[in-house]
Amino acid sequence: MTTIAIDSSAVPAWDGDVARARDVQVELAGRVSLRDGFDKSLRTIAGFDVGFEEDGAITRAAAVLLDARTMQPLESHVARIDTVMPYIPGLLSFRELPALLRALTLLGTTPDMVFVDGHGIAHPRRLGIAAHFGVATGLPSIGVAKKILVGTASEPHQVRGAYVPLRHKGEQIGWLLRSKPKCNPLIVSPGHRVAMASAADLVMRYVTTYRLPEPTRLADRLASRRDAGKA
DNA sequence: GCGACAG
DNA sequence: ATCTTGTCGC
Repeated sequence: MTTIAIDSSAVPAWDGDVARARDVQVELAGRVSLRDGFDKSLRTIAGFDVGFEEDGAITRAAAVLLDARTMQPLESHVARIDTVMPYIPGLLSFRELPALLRALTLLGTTPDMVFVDGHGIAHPRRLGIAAHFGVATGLPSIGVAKKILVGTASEPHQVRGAYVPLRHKGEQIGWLLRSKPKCNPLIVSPGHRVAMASAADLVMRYVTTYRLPEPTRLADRLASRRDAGKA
C-alpha cells in the first residue's frame, strides 16, 4: 500500500448542494499548478478510470501502474464502493473521485505521473476530475477525455500526433489530439503540476496503436466489466 | 428562455 | 457510464 497523503478537505462529502459544490471547485481550482512539477525521467506512470455495476449502485474504479519506459503493466487494481451521487455535468469528480482515490491506495508504488479518463482544467470552472485528483493527492496529473465538455476548437489534421488548441472564454484550456488517424481526437488537458505545453506530448508518448494512451486504455478495460482477467 | 452537457 | 449483434468502412 502506498502512503500518499490525501487532502481530505479537497474531497468534501456530497450533500446535494450543487451551488456549494461549484464554489468548492472554484476554490480548489485555485490550487492547481500549471507548471511542470515532475521528475523529467518518469519511472512509473498510472492510468485511472471508472465504471459502474448493479445498475449504477456500485462505483468501480481501476488503477493500473505501468513502467514508464517499457509501458508494461506492473500492477492492476479495482476498488468498489457504493455510488455516492448521480452524474451531474460539471460535477463528475464528486461522483467518481472517492472511488479513484480508493484504487490509488491499493498501489504498491506511488506513480510519477497520473492519467485520468476525463478532463483536467478543460472544465467550466477549471477543475475537471484529473485536476481535482491532482490537487487532492499532490500528484502530477493529466486529463484524457473522449468528448469536449466546454470550449471550441478547429479540426486537427488527420496525421497521427496532430493537435490544435481547445479554447474557452479567451483562454486555452487544453488540446484536441489526433492520437490515431481516422479516429476522433482525444481532448487532453493539464490536471496538476503539468504545463499546457507538455500535456499533449506526454500523452502521445504512451500511445501505441490504439486511440487511447496505454495508461488510460488499460484502466478502461479493467473499469468496464468486459475484462478477461488479470495478469 | 433555449440548448449543451466529461463519465 | 450502461443496455447490446451485426455491420459498414478503411
